[in-house]
Amino acid sequence: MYSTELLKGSLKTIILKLLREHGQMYGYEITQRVKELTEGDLVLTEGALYPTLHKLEADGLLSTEKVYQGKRMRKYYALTPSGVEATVQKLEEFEDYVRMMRLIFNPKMS
Amino acid sequence: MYSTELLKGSLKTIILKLLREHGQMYGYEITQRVKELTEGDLVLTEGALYPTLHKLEADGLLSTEKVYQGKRMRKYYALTPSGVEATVQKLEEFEDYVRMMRLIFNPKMS
DNA sequence: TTTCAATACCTAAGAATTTTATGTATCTTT
DNA sequence: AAAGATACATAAAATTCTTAGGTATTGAAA
Repeated sequence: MYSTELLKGSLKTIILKLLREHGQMYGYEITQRVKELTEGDLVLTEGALYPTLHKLEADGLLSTEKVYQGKRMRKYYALTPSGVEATVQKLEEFEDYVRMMRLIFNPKMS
Repeated sequence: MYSTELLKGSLKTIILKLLREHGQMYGYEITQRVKELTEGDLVLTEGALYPTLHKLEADGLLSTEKVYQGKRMRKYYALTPSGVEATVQKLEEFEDYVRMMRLIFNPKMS
């Protein structure tokens, strides 16, 4: 299991990026996809995931659609136009962050 | 100025790494060195820096020495043996984190 | 057939870390 | 003499996450 200290602040970026790839996903699906991609190293907790999804929706970056498979409900999330923009920006921020950390960690590379 | 959302959890790693390079540094010096290395992109706030230094000291990773230049006090921090170990570990964690994020962001590279 | 695991949603208290806002004081430059 | 840089520090609030619950459906194993 991964020590998540560094992970703080990355959750939104992960969600946005996955939604851009897949078009639309529901919460549980996101946790499973992340587990798969990282080979079990990263397991999103529901206590972090759902409030973040709700916040992204409240901020207008995601839209939702409830779909029923029999009696079981799935809440599908998709990027809004603002969400697409935010995704680009967040991914850039991540690259900037890594670049900046490398400036501190590998000062010779500048 | 940098959007520090992603930076959460990186502060300890930055401090430890700088101390490993420089042998010993005082708080204000750390803020200046980070500003230099990142060309002003990252400015550590004192409200984050000092409590973190105190915590690292309380955890036995840093030792301190007060030095006076006239009446002005400087509190120099240096890595303890535990601190050296922790630095190695934190730097590895950072690389693991970046690798893991790339697994999510660039799924083809696996 | 019943019970367990997986699927699927959710909230709330607490912990950890950071920002923002102060406070104090010394030294240097204008 | 005043302003800005140096140098320490703390505390309230904000943010984000973990931990710990809660509800309910579906499928598989015992």
